Formats: sequence, C-alpha cells, structure tokens
Amino acid sequence: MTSIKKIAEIAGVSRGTVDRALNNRGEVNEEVAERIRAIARDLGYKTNRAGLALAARKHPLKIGAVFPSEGNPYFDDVITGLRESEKELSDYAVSVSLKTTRGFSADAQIQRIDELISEGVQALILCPVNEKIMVDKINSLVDAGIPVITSNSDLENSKRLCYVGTDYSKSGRMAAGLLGLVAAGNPMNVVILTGSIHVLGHNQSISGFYSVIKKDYPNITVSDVEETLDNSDVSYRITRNLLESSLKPDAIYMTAGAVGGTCRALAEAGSGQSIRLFTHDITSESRPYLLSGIISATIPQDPYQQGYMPVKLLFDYSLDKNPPQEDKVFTNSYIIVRESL
Amino acid sequence: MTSIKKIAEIAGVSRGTVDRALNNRGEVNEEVAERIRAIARDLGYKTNRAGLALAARKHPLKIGAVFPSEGNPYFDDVITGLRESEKELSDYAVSVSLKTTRGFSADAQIQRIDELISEGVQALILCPVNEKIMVDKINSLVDAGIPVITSNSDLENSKRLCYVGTDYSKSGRMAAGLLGLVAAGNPMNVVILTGSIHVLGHNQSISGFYSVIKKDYPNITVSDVEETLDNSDVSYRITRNLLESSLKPDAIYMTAGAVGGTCRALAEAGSGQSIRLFTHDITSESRPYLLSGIISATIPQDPYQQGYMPVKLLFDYSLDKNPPQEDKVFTNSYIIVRESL
DNA sequence: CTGAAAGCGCTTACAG
DNA sequence: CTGAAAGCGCTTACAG
Repeated sequence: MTSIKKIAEIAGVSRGTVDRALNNRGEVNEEVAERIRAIARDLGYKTNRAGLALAARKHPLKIGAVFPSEGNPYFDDVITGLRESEKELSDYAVSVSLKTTRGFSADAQIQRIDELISEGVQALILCPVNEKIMVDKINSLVDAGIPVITSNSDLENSKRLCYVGTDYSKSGRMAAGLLGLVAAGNPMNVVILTGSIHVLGHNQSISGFYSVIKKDYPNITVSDVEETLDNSDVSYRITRNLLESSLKPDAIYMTAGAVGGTCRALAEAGSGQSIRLFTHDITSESRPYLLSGIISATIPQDPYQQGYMPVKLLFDYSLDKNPPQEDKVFTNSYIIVRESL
Repeated sequence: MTSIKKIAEIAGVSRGTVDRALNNRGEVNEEVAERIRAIARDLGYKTNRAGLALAARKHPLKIGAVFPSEGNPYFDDVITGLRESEKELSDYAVSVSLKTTRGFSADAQIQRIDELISEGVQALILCPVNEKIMVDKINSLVDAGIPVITSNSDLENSKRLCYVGTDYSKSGRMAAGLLGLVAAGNPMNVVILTGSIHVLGHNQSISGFYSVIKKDYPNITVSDVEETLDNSDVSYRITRNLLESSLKPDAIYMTAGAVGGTCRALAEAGSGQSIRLFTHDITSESRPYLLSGIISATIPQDPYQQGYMPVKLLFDYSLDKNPPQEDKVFTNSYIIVRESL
C-alpha cells in the first residue's frame, strides 16, 4: 500500500506538498506537481479513508435533508435509512439534520432549506416538488457551493449531483409482468389508480405498464385510469364505485399512494369480491392488507436505500469532489407477497 | 464526541490505561478499570472506527474463504460480494484469500482450509458440507482462535460465529404464496424438483412450501417430489418424463440447482407445452430462460450478501471481539419476473 | 500495574 | 511555492 508518506520520500518533497499536488489544492509548482502525480499513478496510490476520516474530524460535515414525510408512512423507511447512514458515518463526523413538510409545497420546502442553510449545513438531500422555482433554488444552492442530491423524486434539468430513487418505468413493467403471470393468458380487465397525472414518476410507471402489456399480454386490457391525488378518501370512493360498477375490473393496479382507501373499500366488500389489488411499496398502513390477502402482491422500491445512499454519496463527494459514477442511482424493485413478511 | 483522550484526562490516567480497561486487556487495577468504565458509560463513549482502523494497519487482517464454486454459476454473485467487501475494507488492511472446490467434498474443503491456515489467515468463511467431520474441523479451528462464519450453508451444531444465508423455509413459503397467487383458486398440480433430500436447506424449502399450501391453498396439490442432485442431466431426464407423462403437472417448483436441464427440456418441448416453472436464484445459465418465458418467476436469495456480509462481520469481530447480534443472518428473498431484468 | 512515546495516513495552519 | 509540526483517535511495544 502506497501512502502519501512514501510518495513524499520518493519525490523528495514533504507530505504537505504531496497532499497539495494530489488534491489539486494549487500553490505548488506545476512541474513538481506533475512529477508527484506520475509517481502516485505508477504506484497505484489510493487515498486511505481511515486517515482521511480522522483528519476530517476537524471539519465535521453537516448534511441537511428535507422530506414531505409528515403523515406519509412511505417515508418511514427512507428516514430509517437516512439515520442508519448517519450512524455508520458518525465516526467520520457526519451528521444529518432532517426537516419535514406535510404535502407537496415548493414554498414550504424552500423555507425548510433556508432554515437548514442558516444552521450551517454544507450539503442537501431533497425530495423536490416538480416546479420551476425548485429548479432555480437547487441551482442557486449548487452555485453557492452546496451540493444537492435528489431522492425519490428527481429534477433532471437542475444542477443536482445525482438522483437516488425508483426506476418508475421498470416498476410499471414489473407490475405488468406480474399481472401477465397471474392472468395466465386469460382475459383480464385492469383499472389503474395513479397518484397524479402531473407527477412524472407516476406517468412513467403507467407507460412502463402499457409497454409490456402491449408487447406481451394482449389479453390484458386497461379499462380506466383514475387519479387518487394520493388521498385515501378519494381512492376509497373510486374503489367503491368500481365495486358497484357493471364492468367491475378483475384487478386494480395502483402506481402510487392512497393504498389504504382502496384496501378499506375492498375489505368492506368482503371476501366475495373478486378484484385483485396490486400496489407499490409496503407501509405500516398497507402491511395488514397484504397479510389479509386484500393486496395480492406489492412491488416495493427499496425506500431504505433512498435515505441511506444519498448520505453516503454526499460524504464521498465531500472527500474527493468527484461526482457519483451514475447520474441516476436506481434503487431495487422486487415483488413481495404475504409470505415475504 | 468522547474520545479515549478525554476519558484519560477525566480519570487522571494515561490513554494506554484507558485502552486496556475498555478493551479488557487485563494488566490494570480492577478499581481503576471500573472507574474508567463508569466514565466511559456516563459519557456514552463509542470507539471511533477511523482511529481504530488506522492503528489496525500495523496488524493486517487476512481472511480466508472456501466455496464450492467451480462449475457452479450460483456462486458468481457470492464472490462478487466477497470482493466488493474486501475492496471497501482495503483501507482497513483487510484482505480475502479465496480457495474453491468442485462439488461437495469434505476432504477437498479441509485441504483448502489447511492451505489457507498455512498462508496465515486469521479468520474463515466456509460453505461447509453437512458432515460430522466438518463440524469437528470448524470446532478445532475456533478453539485455535480462528473464528469461522458459515455462508449459504450452515452447520448449526458447530462453534461457528454465525450463519449468513438464505432462510430456506421462508423461500419455500414465498414460492407457495406465488403459486397460490397464480393458481387463483383453480386446481393446480405441482411437481417439486429438489436438489437432495440429504441437504437440510432443500428440505426446509419443501416444508415451508407445504406449510403454506396446507394452510392457504387447498387447490394446490403436489403430485411428486424428485431429486436432481443438482445435476442438469438428471433434471433434464426427469422433466422429459414429466412432459410425456399422462399426469403432466401444471407447474414445477425447483428448490435448488440443475435449473438448466429442466429449462432445456421445456424449451425443446416448445411453447405449446403448458408447464410453468418456478425456481430460486438467477444465474448466467438461467437468465436467458427467464427472459424467454420458460421460467415464469424466480426467487433469488441475495447471493451477493452471502459474500459481502461475512467479510464485514469478521472484520467487526476482529475489532471488538463481540459476536454478531444474530446467530443467523438471513439474506433477503424476493420474487423477480422477466421484467425485473 | 502504569505512563510516555511512537506510529497508522491524512490535512492544515504557520513560518519562511 | 515549500517544509516542519501538530493533530484527528486509537494501539502497542517499552521502560519502569
């Protein structure tokens, strides 16, 4: 293992100079710097994280996070991941300050961000609403030297470092694959309940779903797409209507939240009702319904990692200033059934 | 953050003494030790891994691993996990030396273990065959101060530190849950192809499978259980026979390997054949069959973690000598379909 | 039984 | 532009 010390000896300079050269801190003669870099390259130098971490304790890293988690159990696991990551990095003087909002409001998010900035956070994790004003906010933060990672919901056209979250299109394709499996070639009529047609992710799930049934499962038809606005009162009402409708669907596919309302309506209709429900995610609210069989199967999208990864990535970035390998870090989607719990 | 230095100041002793007291190295007056421990407790002292790691570089940790991976693509991901873990810990002077065997032979495994010991490894990761002689070997290693973690396959009655791997019973239950979902209340006749009735894990999968269909899916019947011995020639032949049999099953559930042989037989029978195949794991061999629809769905068991976790756990153990929280660290099982790839 | 000192690999004022 | 030194938190011979 090559260390800075060894390189310094070989180059005949001090360790400080090697540090400056290798980390492009300037203030070093370009010829000397190039010689040092060449030696490092030849010896396959890799900076040692333990040494780095120890030195970094003199300048702790404060990370801020803003999530619309109030009243939304989906984010429970995201926050667990966030805290676990913080705990694992506590030896490296990393701390995470979390602010929450209820619902999706750009104003509320910006307010929380400003609070965090005044607390002195040096990096941010955001789950931004899809509005121009948030793009501007993110860009001005990044310009001011505060790196931003988007989690769960992306703003592609902003200067965020990267996105960590669901591959919504793939999740939709998987849902279609699962329905195809269950339909087994027989006709199946599906109603899609989506969150909002204004939310990019939800639309991507629907497109993914359609792309697969069009290609592989002509026996599956979608008779309706309705918005729940992630509101369980709305999803309850819609589901009640479906149950009474003359063209009762064989299955419901929910791309987003408000799962509780639909489950409640199906549960009230009793075990005789024959609509099968397929959802994403698994929360404290939906869990009992998977156990009781109201939900046939669900496709979670690793919310834990959506909290865990951004902290790690911002820490890495603070050390080496190299942006993450991937512009979009997709979390795993996988199917679970009652017996998985 | 409390450090050893701070505790030393408060206790009015040297850092060396604090270190000895907190890590039970002996050679310290019991009253002084107790006072130091009390201070550490009150201040919520947690040893800093970065400092620890740096000091540990003077005594690098060499871990040995023995896997029956030759000719068995299942272990590809296990080894990827092993190497990734090694890479992440390289700053902590951890290295992993891997030896492989072809097939399951206690003699071959013991020979590899002895080679590793003579290379000076200080801890071992094993995927032991289920034989008394391996229990004895593990026990004598542990008695000699070499901690052992079993991966993928356990020997519960040995002195291994812990097991990392599949919850076979749960995997079997999930498979049954999935078949129940697909059967949708209609009669379904299943043939189980297992690896060997002498392998504990395979039997646990079968029991798990039965427990669920007995409780929840009376419409599912198991007409036959056959052994493939993880040999694709055998599974090919069995599957051919099933295809020609008068009581052709609706589905095959494979608990173990030899998936390739069954897939080949089903593929040769053409798309008109109506047997649906459910398996565990996903390998370079089985992947194309999931893509082409020969395999309806599969339940991998996170082989990557089976390599990744043991290295981390042995490293942690080398630092603090505390055995892992769990006696059995189960890796995740989850259902994937073609669209998951 | 205890302490002083050196060292793991890195960074960073400070002095020149 | 460069070096010497101190320090992050821990461990460990060595001396007493």
